[in-house]
Amino acid sequence: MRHDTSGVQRSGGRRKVTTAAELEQVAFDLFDEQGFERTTVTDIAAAAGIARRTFFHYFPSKNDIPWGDFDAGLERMRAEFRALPSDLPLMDAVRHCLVEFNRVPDEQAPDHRRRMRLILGVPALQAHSTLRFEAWREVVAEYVGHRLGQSSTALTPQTIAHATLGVALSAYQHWLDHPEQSLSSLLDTAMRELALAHAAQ
Amino acid sequence: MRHDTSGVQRSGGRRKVTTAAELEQVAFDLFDEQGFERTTVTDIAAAAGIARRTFFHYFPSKNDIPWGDFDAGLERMRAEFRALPSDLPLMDAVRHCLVEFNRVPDEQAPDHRRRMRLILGVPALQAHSTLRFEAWREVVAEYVGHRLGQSSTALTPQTIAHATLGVALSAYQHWLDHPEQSLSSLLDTAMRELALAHAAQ
DNA sequence: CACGGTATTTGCACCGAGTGCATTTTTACA
DNA sequence: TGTAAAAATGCACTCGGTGCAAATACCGTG
Repeated sequence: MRHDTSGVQRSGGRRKVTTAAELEQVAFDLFDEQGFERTTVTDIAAAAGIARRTFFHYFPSKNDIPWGDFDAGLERMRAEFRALPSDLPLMDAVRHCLVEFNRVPDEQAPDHRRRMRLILGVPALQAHSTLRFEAWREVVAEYVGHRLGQSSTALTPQTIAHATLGVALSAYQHWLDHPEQSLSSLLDTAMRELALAHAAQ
Repeated sequence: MRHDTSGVQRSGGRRKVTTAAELEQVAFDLFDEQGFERTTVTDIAAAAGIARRTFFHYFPSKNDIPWGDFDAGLERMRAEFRALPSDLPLMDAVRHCLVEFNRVPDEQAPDHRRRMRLILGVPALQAHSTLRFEAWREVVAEYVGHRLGQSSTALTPQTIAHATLGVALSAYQHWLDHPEQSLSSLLDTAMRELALAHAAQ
């Protein structure tokens, strides 16, 4: 229940009382019961047995609760990009990493769905997601820039990054509305459909 | 200075004291002076000579100030889509309307730039923009769905709409960072670059 | 075992956005 | 002159979030 020891060694000082993951769990339960907006931070803190002020030592904002360890995911994606052969056509590479980044084991699928239903379904979270996805786009833009010999801030890398995020979002929305289809194939299909549309005369 | 008469006939009742456009002007001046986040709604109301509460009768939120009458723009874009010949290749049509929707007369360019620098530069506004752009995407998705004989909520229309918004955002960002290039050509170029990337082997 | 350094928790006061509601003010028109 | 409508206003309140200082719990050391 307690005791964190998450990598950081400590030679003194008070132990952390809880973890972000635990708070997330408590919060998700409340969100399921009464919805995101009707759940206050005070509610969450009370349910977790901590002070309201303490909550903000675990999450910078209520909007950040559903994001888990997103940064670790970004690092995974960077590694995925690095591992690709450099003669793979650019958009094939991007599509591949898009699919792999969003691959989750079957047993985690329900959790992932709930997380994403929140992020993409609650207006406040949908808005906030833009700020979190910026880092994601930057990972894509850096790879594309690298491949094209351009700065990641140049027009084409940025455009491809933005567009790819758009593809991902539409595939996710479709996945949330049609649970029977696999996320991976939706991402793959959406990416290919965009290419087809561009190719069509 | 007063007197609105914006289309709506009135058979009695108090006159509006100001307009959204006037409030926007007052607010923009304050944003220029002290920045968006350091400007409170109370500041804006005071500078405009109205009560704080009244501000919220003109704008649903502080975040909506820079959006002018975006809805009119959407209607314009819908009309633009309708006017296109149906044998124009789909993505040519989308690209055309993207460029036309964002065409502004030279004399309005500085204003437009300031508006967009706010919307895309201030985190709170960037986040909020996602909610406003949803309606924009829907206009694109409806056209694409119409062209493909699909529902606007189907995967491909949604994907193209999302991706096109992404293209627009990257072009805008580039325009803000490089004022010497024209927005129209950046939008056109970005759209074509995405197509090229997809076409490349 | 007491002590000192350290990290964490907590309480408190405060700010700003936004809302609900009742009241007041201003207007057109009969 | 009176009346109904529309708008402005004031007020109390909720909620997210922050700054700061004090309290608490833990570690290692003498």
